[in-house]
This record gives sequence, C-alpha cells and structure tokens, in this order.
Amino acid sequence: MTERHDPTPSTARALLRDLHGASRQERAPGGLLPTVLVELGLADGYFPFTSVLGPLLIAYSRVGLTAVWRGTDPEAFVAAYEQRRGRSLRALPAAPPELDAAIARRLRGERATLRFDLGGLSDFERATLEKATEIPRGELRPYAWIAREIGRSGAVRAVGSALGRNPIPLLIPCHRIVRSDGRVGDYVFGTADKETVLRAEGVALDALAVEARARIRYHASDTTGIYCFPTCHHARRITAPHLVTFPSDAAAQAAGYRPCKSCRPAIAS
DNA sequence: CGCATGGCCCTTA
DNA sequence: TTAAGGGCCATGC
Repeated sequence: MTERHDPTPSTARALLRDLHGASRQERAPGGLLPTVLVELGLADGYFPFTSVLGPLLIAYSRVGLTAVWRGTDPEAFVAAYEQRRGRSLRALPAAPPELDAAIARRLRGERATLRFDLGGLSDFERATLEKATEIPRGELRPYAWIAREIGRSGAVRAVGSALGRNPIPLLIPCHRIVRSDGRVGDYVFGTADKETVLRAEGVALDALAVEARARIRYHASDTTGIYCFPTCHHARRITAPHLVTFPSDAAAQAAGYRPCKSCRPAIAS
C-alpha cells in the first residue's frame, strides 16, 4: 500500500478542507463528510434504502456500487463487508441525491447510469453478473442462456453458483434468471422473495407456471416467423390468433422459425 | 408429466 | 494440490 492511497488522517482532513470547504460540514451533524471520504476513495460508504423486499443497506465505493445488504442491522453488514472487501465502510445518513435517484429509476425499469464496482470477483463472476444486468425489467432468462451468452455453454451450474454470490442483488437483477424448465429456481434471499420481486416487476408467474407444466418454452408469431422467450417484450405483443408455442428451440427451428434477435433464445442456424 | 440421476464447470477449504 | 459441492440441465422412466 502506498502513501498515495493511504494518506494519514491529518493529510486527509487537509485535503477535505481544500476540496469542498469541509471544515464547515465537519461540524454539521449528519453532514457530508463521509460522502467526501468516499469520493476521495478513503473509505466506502453505505446508506439505507427501501425496496419491495423492505429495508436495505446499499454500499458503494468511488468506483461504483459494491453491495446490497438485506435488513437494517449495520453491525453485521459492516463486519461482513470489511472482512470481504478489506476496506473501511462508513455510514451515510442518506444516499447522494443523484445516486438515490439513479437507483430508484433503475428499479422502476427506466434508464439510469449505475456503475458497479465488481473488483475482487473472478472474470467468470464478473461476466455472469454483467450479463445479468442486460435482462430488462419484466423479462426472464434461463441460467443456460447466461452461460451461452458469456461463451461458457457448459458452465450452467457454475453460473448458478456465481449468481448465488451476487454481492449486489436487486440492482444486479440475478432474480431474473430462472430454470430452463420454467421453475423459478433458487435465490440469495430464497425462492419466495424471488417471486415477490418478479411479480412486482410485472412478471406473470402464474401464467408461466401453467405453460411450464404444458412444456411450453417459447412463443412465436406465425406472421414474423420469429420465436422468443415468453417474457420477451416482442413476444408479449403477439396477438392470440398468431401465437404459436414450442417446447424446444429445435422444434421451433424445424418448423421454420428463427430466434428473436432481442431475447436470443438460441443461436440462429 | 413428475422425479431421479449423472454430468458439467467454477470456487473454496 | 485436490476434492467436494452448488440458485442447473437433459435424459430416462
């Protein structure tokens, strides 16, 4: 560790005063000092946030969001966090306003720039989590889809393991990855919470369960000749008279249909 | 059609 | 270094 990355406290305070006139804020209760500490990279910060799963604690570094913790107990969170990341974690009274707004927008399914700090994870874990962020709100993809998309078709099970270690659940939407047979599958916070989040995102889980039992895996349109995952936003626009369903991509392609370029249910042959 | 089983790949102890 | 086990999958009754 170099001095540049680990300045003495007195040096840090001097920096803060110079940068943001923090001497005034230092005295204000619940002031901005911890926020500035994070901006300087001297510590990571966390703040409370309310979600569909109840209260969360969300942490971030200068690079981006680092962790989402379920619950309100800061002791356990800080201990686990500092143990795992080896960095000091400071409480903030609230999120920086832009960050708070961006998180809220993202959770509503709107566009928002959110940076993630996935440092400390393996290349495989990073690839898995980054791919998960591409799945739009309201849509689902199988574990095997993630594996294929990141170029590791055989690593389906390892994808599940990596998602199970997702340090930033909800914001990195690992809940949108389900089993190929239509079952919802497991989740960091348990299957019940996965279903809660997905319903809140507008996923018709009951209808999908009915289809799963009927072995329906894909929806297609006989006017376009394209097949999709049932939750694909294109598939949801298919009108009843033109809806065709398939149990496998082999069956769909044998019938002359090609995979959707948006949800990519298979490689085009 | 529901369930069990072997197989696969990555991480960790 | 190695082996065990995990948010899975395809197959075979």
